[in-house]
Amino acid sequence: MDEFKTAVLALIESDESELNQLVSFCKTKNFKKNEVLSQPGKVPQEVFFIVKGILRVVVTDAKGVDHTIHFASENQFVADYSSFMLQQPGMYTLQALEPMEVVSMSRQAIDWGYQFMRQGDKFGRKVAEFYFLYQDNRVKNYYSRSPLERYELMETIFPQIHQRVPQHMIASYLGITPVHLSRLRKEH
Amino acid sequence: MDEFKTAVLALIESDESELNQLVSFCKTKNFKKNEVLSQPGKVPQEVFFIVKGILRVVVTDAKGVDHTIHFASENQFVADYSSFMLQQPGMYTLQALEPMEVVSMSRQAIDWGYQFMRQGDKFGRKVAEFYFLYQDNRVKNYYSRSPLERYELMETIFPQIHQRVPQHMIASYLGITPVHLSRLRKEH
DNA sequence: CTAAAGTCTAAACAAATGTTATCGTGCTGA
DNA sequence: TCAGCACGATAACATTTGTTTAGACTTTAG
Repeated sequence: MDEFKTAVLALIESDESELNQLVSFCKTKNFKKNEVLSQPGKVPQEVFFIVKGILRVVVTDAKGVDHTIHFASENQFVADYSSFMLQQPGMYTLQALEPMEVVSMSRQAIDWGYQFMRQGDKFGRKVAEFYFLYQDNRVKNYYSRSPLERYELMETIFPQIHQRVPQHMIASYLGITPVHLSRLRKEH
Repeated sequence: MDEFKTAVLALIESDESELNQLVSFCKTKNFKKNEVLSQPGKVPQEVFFIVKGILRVVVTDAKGVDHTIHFASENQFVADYSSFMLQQPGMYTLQALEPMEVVSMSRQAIDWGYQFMRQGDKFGRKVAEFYFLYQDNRVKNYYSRSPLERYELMETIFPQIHQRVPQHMIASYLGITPVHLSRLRKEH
């Protein structure tokens, strides 16, 4: 749990007593490669903090086709967060792409944090702001860069991504077909 | 300022004294149609709350082409928020599409709110969460819906948009050319 | 009131991207 | 260990989307 505590302290001020109480609502979980951490249809009851490993977030469209919309790895918080907030059935599949170790923050943990931690709301604000920055940057790049430029940016957004994730999932993230990405790479 | 106070109270609990202090850091501003509220290159120093009117957010790419990435109208908070948070030079142009009346929350106002309002961080969290929900939904729709479906969804995301905004800006928001949108509409 | 600018549609053509199929390679699980 | 499977490249072809140009109509500014 040390990495988890460190990540919390990077966002807000706290102390051992508060952190230990928070941790008492949390649980370490392990997943095998390809295992599913969260699936659509069920109301998500936890937010994950990744200690080790990498996962992808997938949305399945009306025709049953999967689209990779996000990657997350070490020291990041990740969840089907919209559905978690709204307490609605999930929309996304979270799938491990490597063996993973995560800290699961239950809804209880988060509610308790907002209510009783001195900077609970600030923690929520920081996490929400982080993801807003990520999404905003992504939207900006979508409008102002070509697919090839967006491909080349991926390494800066997700370090090591090319070493850890198959190319067809990157193509899916970019919104293009694997065949097309292969072509673009060839043409430089 | 009544609409502004109401909007704050819809997100957090406060009182007359707090709200009046917050408002003392704010200012009502008016803009004519096509006037610019915020431009790239300058560090944004304010967040706007829209009392009346509608605006668009524009990003200009390396070739000088404009892309409409967002619309905002009555009772919404809007800014070049990433740059505002990071205190970096802005990336977006905010342009009035109608005569507008807005409340300008200065950086002072927001810093003061985070520091001294009882639920200041919660306010920031709620605003960030709202925009996260919006962006997340948008990304999901981008991956799982066709341009035509996304066009048809716009009325639910931005009510009255078709009555208030020229079609070529909607095409730009959808990431397609005006000619192509016209074609899609024709084919039903 | 009127000229200029903005807006939408349309058509013909060009470019970008998707689809399907095949092949070679390396990994992997029974 | 080896048969199957996942992965990536490639080619041929199909479809979608962009570009350019033109014309009719509407709005706007002087």
